[in-house]
Amino acid sequence: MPELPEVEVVRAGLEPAVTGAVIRSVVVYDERSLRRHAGPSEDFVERLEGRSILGAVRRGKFLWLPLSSALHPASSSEIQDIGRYGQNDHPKNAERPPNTLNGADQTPEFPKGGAVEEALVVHLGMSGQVLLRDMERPDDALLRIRLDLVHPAHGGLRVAFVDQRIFGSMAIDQLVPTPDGAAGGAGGAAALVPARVSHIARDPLDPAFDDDRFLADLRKRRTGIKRAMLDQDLVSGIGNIYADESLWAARIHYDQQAATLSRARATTLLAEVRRVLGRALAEGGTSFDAQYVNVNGASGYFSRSLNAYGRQGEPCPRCGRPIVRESFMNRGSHFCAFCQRVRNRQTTLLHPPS
DNA sequence: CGTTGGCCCTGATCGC
DNA sequence: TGCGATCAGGGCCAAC
Repeated sequence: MPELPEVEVVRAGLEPAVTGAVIRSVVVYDERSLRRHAGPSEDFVERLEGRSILGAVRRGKFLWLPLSSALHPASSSEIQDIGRYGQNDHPKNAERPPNTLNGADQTPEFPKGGAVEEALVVHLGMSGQVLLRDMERPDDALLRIRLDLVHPAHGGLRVAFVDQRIFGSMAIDQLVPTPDGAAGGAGGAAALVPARVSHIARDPLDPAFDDDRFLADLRKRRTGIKRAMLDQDLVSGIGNIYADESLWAARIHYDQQAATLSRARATTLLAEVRRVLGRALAEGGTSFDAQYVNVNGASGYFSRSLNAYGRQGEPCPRCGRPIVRESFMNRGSHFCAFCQRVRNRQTTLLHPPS
């Protein structure tokens, strides 16, 4: 299942390929993949065609591609780029009248001092993949959305959104300023974030992640630590695999009440989260269930390094006792019942040895 | 308002 | 061989 490391591998693979490319045509094969898009597929298609992609940015598990201005290319160089590949092929680009993007929307699209900026927001859900394909290649099975691009330097390119379980989605969304003024996410310098992603907390690998605020918010939670870790409003990017892995590394039981964790143990947990995410990122993401692949369709290798997730019945790498799997929050929790025990009492030493 | 449970969704796999 | 049951779980939202 794609979590932060997997989505980052996708982002990093996408960025050099699609930045500067023009979206020539869009095909939506399954409307359900537009679950998060406010409008029908025709709206999605019309608003994308003719625009260029300005980059690839990620926060947590959300990925977005900032787009050039809706009605005209953002710069003369973009006009030249489009012209190089035949502007006549894009009648919509020239004929689309202004101020009709959202029907009766009277808001000026390009006010002086700052256009309404938009991005193509992608979430992979459980089984989503973003694949870069040759134009000639036959469509992948389970293809839901296809974007055909032309890049000024690399030529034609196809972005295939493939998703078995359709929990993932694509959507066009407005970019809004970040409250803290820092960059919206990894891969982009602009202090902007899609409106529907703005409630998502920064992820632990984000330079602007606020450790003290996280630790303080954790103490206010009246719920188990794993549920808190999976709450993307508290900290983003962590899913079931890396939650189990970092809890194992920090020797914390998944249902330990978040507020009862000492600051030291919570700090350790955050450090282990970063270590686990960082290692997975270095190894190219997890291929545990073969659902995850990078933009070229290749799997990562992190599954070789899992200590707890999916290892029920196998020995704990630390103490040798069997890893247990329990159902929790409609998902599996894998842990060592010996190394990871609920410790609801503070274990402060009242009389430390002298 | 913070927390929680349920739902969405289908290919792969398993057991009979 | 065939077929139904089971499994995977991130995000979202209604309900408590």
